[in-house]
Amino acid sequence: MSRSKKSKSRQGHPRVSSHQVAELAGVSQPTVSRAFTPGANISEETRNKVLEAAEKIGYRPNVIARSLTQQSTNMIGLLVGDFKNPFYSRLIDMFSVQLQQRGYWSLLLNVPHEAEIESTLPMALQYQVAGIIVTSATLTSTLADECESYGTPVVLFNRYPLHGNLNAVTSDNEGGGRIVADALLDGGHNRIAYMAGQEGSSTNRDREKGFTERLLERGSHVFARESGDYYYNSGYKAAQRLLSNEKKPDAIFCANDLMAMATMDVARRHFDLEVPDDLSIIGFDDIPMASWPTYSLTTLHQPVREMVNATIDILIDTVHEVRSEGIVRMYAGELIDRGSARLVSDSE
Amino acid sequence: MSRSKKSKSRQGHPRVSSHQVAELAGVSQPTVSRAFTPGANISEETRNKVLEAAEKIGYRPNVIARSLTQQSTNMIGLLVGDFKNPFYSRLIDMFSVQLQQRGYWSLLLNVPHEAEIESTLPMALQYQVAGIIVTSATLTSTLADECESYGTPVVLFNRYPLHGNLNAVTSDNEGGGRIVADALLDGGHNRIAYMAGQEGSSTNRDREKGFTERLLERGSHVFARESGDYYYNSGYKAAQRLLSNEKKPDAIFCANDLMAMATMDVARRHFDLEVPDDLSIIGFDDIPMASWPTYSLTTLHQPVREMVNATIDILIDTVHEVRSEGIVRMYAGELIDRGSARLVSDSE
DNA sequence: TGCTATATTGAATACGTATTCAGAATACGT
DNA sequence: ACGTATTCTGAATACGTATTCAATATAGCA
Repeated sequence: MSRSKKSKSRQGHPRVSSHQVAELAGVSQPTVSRAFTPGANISEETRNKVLEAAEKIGYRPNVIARSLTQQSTNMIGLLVGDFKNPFYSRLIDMFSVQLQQRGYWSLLLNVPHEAEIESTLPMALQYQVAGIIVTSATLTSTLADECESYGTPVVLFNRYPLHGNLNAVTSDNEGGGRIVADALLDGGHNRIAYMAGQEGSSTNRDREKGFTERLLERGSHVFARESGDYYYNSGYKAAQRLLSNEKKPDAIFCANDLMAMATMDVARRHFDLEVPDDLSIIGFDDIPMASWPTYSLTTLHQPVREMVNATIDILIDTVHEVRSEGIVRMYAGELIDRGSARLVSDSE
Repeated sequence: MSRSKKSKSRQGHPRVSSHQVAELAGVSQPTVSRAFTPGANISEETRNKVLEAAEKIGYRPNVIARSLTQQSTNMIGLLVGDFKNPFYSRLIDMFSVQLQQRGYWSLLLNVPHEAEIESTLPMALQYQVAGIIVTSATLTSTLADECESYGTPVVLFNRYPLHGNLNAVTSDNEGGGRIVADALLDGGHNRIAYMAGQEGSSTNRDREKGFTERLLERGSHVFARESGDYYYNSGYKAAQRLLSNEKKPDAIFCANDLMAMATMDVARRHFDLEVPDDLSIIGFDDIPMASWPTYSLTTLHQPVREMVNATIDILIDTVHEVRSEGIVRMYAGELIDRGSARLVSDSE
């Protein structure tokens, strides 16, 4: 008699909670809870009885109520900036699939403008996400502190932890730049240009640093430099600027694949240059399109799959155990030779 | 004295709830709740007092607890299959941005294999999402019923509602096929081929139906047919098959842009064909890459932005008011002429 | 002044689960 | 037969908020 006024869902169907199941199965509510908790103290017999009753009236545990008592959900906040960049949309795909396989769900936090992270991230914290993965955005120390005070672990992807003791998984962008520098020098190039990505982004800074330093170390230098914003159109324009000079570069290292493909298009369309005979082009990321026959782009491959797995590993480990200092894991890239750059000097 | 044992977060920081705020502000807990509820019955004076106290101890409402009483979250389930397809990843981007602007968050449900929808969708329901947007997956009537019994509104995107009274927003795929047929016939083509997308998918079925029917209506027919799976590589192979016949088609309508770009690459690389002089190529979707100068693809544009907005409108309307029957809204596409197809007959 | 309408607040409770703790039941050993 | 260990279960309660309802205070009006 105590539950005379059953709550209804909007459509008028009765909501079914663990109490109804308990009543039907002739057990208490906690027992129902235990029946749905793997490894709980409950006899097989009782569990089956409960599951059967649950099945009969279509009961499913309410994840929200569970989250309330456990102070945490099974959701991971996925913070993305550059969604339009294929590299990042592919990343989201991989993250969400891998997370689902481990029983987590992705709460997508789309932050097109870096400034909005200030308001977006706290929202995620209010949703009691079990952890946060940050791609293409930098975390201020204020925000990092806030995450820590909520006890929510954070892993940065392809960003160095500037503040606090954050975790990070990143590819060795600086090392990648050096590898490309070596490759182009070994190929006998002597007018090597650099096409920068978004100025101020940490990925561009590091790639350019390694590249430039290595050129200098080997007695060369950056012959020309233009910059874009990592998207195709900006690369297209930057390539036009680079190639319309009287003395053209004989090689261009582009800070990512999209701009490299744009550069290739410009070289062929507007300047009638053969790649790699007249111009060597190297990209960075190894997005799927880089292997399309038309482009067949030589590029610095980031071991994305392993990086994604490592990110999730660290995040989940941190969810389960407290750690005092952040983990930083760096992955070396690898040059994939698809023929868009001359990698061996003619004289050899 | 009653709350001597305050719960702590993992890191040892004390959790702060509306009770602490109430205590500090010298009001009751419900008053704190009201202070954070727009339009609630509370005096400006009290509200300010509460907000001040909340600010002081860093209180933020717990969204999960709120969701428990309100029986609904501010999350929308975003069900995606073809994440690797640029058309869909762009869609996710647009949906998540638009939803956030309206105060909703996206719970990403990545369903690479259509079969997994059976287990994935119920999960979303357990999370009490306010609504579900389904792209690239078909809903069985069982699942539709389950959503309805949870009172969770659903909108299908680019899928017709087969069962029940579901909502749907879709582009007129059949009409699009007809437009392309007309355009190619008007261009004076007489060996018109069709490159199908994934067999069995509703988008392919409809595009092919409209296209084929229109050709027949005007006394023509499909000269050749090959099929892929909507991805570049499959289009590449299908194009090789189509073009290696002795009698080549003089026009190919590809069921989406990715395959059209692959076709263009094959035509140029392997068969030395000029587009559109030797071969007309038309795609479908109008993804961003279609406008890259190298491809400059003539394609059937879907008004994605309006469709996304309509989807969200319908979903949110349905969240707020009960409706007895589903809404279906269909959007006409538009042929974007970028020059990859001859659209006017030579004889004219 | 007395009476009614209105604005504001707090006490109690609901939301649906997980957890703590104590008790019951059973098994085991001698 | 007795004590102890073990397994299982239920009562009570916590999680943090929103809502209902009654109570109080205030304003308005005659």
